[in-house]
Amino acid sequence: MPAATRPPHFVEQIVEADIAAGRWDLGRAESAGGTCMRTRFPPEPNGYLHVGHAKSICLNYALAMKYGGRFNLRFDDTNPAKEEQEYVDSIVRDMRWLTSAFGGSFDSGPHAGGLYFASDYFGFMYACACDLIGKGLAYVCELSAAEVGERRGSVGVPATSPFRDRPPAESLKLFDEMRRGEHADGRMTLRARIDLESPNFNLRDPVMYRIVREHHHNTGGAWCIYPMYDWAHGLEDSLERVTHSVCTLEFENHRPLYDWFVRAVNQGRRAGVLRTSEGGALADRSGQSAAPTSTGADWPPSAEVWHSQQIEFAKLQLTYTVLSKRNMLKMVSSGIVRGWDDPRMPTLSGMRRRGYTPGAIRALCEDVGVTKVDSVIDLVRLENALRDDLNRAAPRAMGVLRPLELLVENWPVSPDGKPVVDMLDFVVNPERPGAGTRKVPFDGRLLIERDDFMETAGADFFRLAIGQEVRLRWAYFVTPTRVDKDASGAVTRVICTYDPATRGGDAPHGPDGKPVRKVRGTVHWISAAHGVPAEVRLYERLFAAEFPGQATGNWMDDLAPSSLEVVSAVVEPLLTQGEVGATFQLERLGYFCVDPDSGPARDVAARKLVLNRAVTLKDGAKGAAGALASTKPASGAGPSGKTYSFGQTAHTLKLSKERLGEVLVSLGMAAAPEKLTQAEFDKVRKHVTGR
RNA sequence: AGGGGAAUAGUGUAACGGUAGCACAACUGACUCUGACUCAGUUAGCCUAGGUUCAAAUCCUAGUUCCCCUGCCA
Repeated sequence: MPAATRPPHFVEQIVEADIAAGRWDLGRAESAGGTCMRTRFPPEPNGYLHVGHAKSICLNYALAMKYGGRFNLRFDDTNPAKEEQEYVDSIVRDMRWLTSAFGGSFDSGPHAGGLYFASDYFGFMYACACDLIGKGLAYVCELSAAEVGERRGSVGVPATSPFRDRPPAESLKLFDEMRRGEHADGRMTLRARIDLESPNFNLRDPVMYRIVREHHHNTGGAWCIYPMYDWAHGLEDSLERVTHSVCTLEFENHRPLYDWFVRAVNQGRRAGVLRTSEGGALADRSGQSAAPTSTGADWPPSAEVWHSQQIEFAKLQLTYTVLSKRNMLKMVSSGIVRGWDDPRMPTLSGMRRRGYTPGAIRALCEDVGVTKVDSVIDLVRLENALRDDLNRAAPRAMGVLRPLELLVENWPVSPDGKPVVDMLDFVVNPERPGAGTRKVPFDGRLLIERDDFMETAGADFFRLAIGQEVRLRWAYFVTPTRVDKDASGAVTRVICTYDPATRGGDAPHGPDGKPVRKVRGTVHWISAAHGVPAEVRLYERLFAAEFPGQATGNWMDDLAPSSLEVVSAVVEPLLTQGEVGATFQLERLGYFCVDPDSGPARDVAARKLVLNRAVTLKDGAKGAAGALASTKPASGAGPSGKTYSFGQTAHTLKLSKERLGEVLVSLGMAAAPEKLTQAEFDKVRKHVTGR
C-alpha cells in the first residue's frame, strides 16, 4: 500500500492523539510557529550507522515532516571509552545522505531541529544530580563494580548497599570530590535511591555517574565523571524539548527509570506554564534558546523540566545480515571485509558505496511499517526497493562481464580496409522516454557475454546458438554459423552473419504492419575496438544462512565462503566519465555504481574504472537456462538434506528421500520430491517441524 | 521462578464488535528490442481452549510460544 494512503501506525496514532488533545504546547517555546512536536535520533558515536538505524531515522524524520515538527540529531556521547571523532564525522555524513531522501536534514529544510551533543549538557546534568542528592534521591556508593554485582540480588532477593543511607551532605562532598578527580576510576559511583527490591532490576538503585579517565571527543579532559544512559537520556530529550522520544523495544524495561529520573528532578520545583506529558505544568521558557548549552548548568533554577514521552518500536532486522555493532566491528577489524564502507556491509557507508540510494532505503523503511512485533525482514525486499528506485532513475548502458568474441562475417568493410562503423541509437532509459537516445558504435567485431552462447540450445535457451537467430540490442539480428575452439575444446570465438534489414534491432514488418519475423532472445554486446576495460566487483551476500549464528551459536560459522568476485569486464567508454557514486544499469546484468577506487572523473585518461554491482536484475528465466544475472549455485542435495531455491532464497529440508516421500503421501500431495513449489515446501516443513 | 513486551498467509503489515484486506515471495499466464519493467490470475492466514454477544482477529478468563531484563554499555 502506498505510504500516503496507509492508515497511521501506532506511533502516528499517539502523536495524532496528542495533537488533538493539545498535549504538547511547544508553540510558546518555539518561535518557529506551529511546531507541535519534535523528534530526535540519538546515536552513540561508537560505530557506523547501519540499515537498522535507517529505520529509526526515517521514522523520526517522517514523523516531524508529517506533523509539522522538527527533527534533531543528537550524539548520545556519555561514554568516552568507546566513542571517537571518526564516528561522529561518519554519522553526520551518513545522516545528511540518508535524509536527503526527505528533501531536508537535521540542519537544513523546514524540519531541521539542529545538531546536539549530550556532552554539552554535562554541566546541567551535574547540577541536577546534586539536586537529587540534596533531596535524598541519590547517594555516593563506594561498592566496587564486582561488589555491586554480587549484591544485586535476584528474583525475590533484594539488592543491598551499605551506603544507601549516607547523609546527603556527605554524598554531596564525595560527589564533588569525584568530579574534581580526587578518586580513582571505579572507586565509587553516584547511585539513584529508588527501590532495591524492584522486580525490574533497572530500578535497583542504578548507577548515575561513574569515574572514567578517558579523553572525550567533545569535552576533552574537562570531566572525569560521566553520566549513565538512563540518567542522561531523559534530560537530553528534556533540554531539546523532544516530545516523542522514540527508541527500540529493549528499552521498554527502562521507561520506568526514564520517567522516574525526570520526576525526581522535578520534585519540589516550581510548576511552570507549559504542559508536560503528564498534564502538569512546565517552566515558561519564552526567550530561552531551543539549543541549550553547557552554560545552562544551573538552568532552569527552580522550574520543572520538560518531560518527554518514551515510545518503543521494533527495530529493523534483515535476513542474511548481522547488524550488531560489536560483530560489525569484528568483521572490520579482522579483515573479513575491507572496512566499514565495504559494499558488502549493511552500513549506510557501505550501502552508499555499493550503489544504494537514500530513496530505496527510505522506501524499504516505509514499506515494512512500524509496530512492536519483533520481526525479521527478507533481504530481497531491500534489494527490490533498490531495483524499483534504480529502474526508474538509472540510465542504461552495455558492458560484458565475461567477454566472448563474436565476429559478424558478412559485415561490410570500407574502402580503407577497416570495418564500417555504424552509429546506432541506444535508448537511455525505456522507463523515461524523455531521457532520449545516444549513439553507440557497431563495427561487426564484438564482445558478448560468454553465458549468452551455447553451441546447441535447448528449448528453453533463447540466446545465441548455432543456427538460432537472436537480436543484438538496438543493433541487428544475427545468426551464429560456426565457432572457433582452442586445444581444450573451449569456444574462443563465435562467427555469425547479420541481416541488414534488421538495423536498429527492429524485426522486419509485413504489409499488415506486423513483424514477419520474431526472435526470442535479445543479447547485449559491445564493440571490441571501442570498449574499455573495467574492474567489476560482484558481490554476494556476506552470510550463507538466513539467520547467521542460529545453527551453531556463532555467526562467523555462517560467513559465505565467497562473497566477492572480481572480473575484468569491457564496458562502454561513456562510463569512464561517470562520477564516483554514479549508478547505471548494465542491460540484462544489473545495477552498477562507480567505486571511489576509480579515482576522480575529471582525470579520465588516468582512470582505472572500478564498478560495484549494487544488485542484479531479477532473473525470471525458468529452469537452468536462466541465471545470467545471478551467480548463485543451482539447487541440489546437500549432505544433510535437500536444498530448494525459491527466487533468490534457498531453503534446506533436512529429510531423507524416503521420509519426504512418506510425508508427501500423508499430506495427499502428488508433488515430485525433486521439484516442490514454495507452497508445497512450506506445507512439508510445517508438517515435519510443526512450524 | 519474578518483571516487561509480542502473537493475523512463507515474510511483513491492515482491521479498533459487523464480508479477514494489502505488499513482498512462490506458482500460472499475457505483454515485451533487457528472460528486466508492466499487467492478469492462483496458492496461502486470525497461537490454543473456554466464555460474553445476534455477531469476536477485536471484549473477558485460562493456557501456549517467542523476545527483552541482574554493565560502573547505549
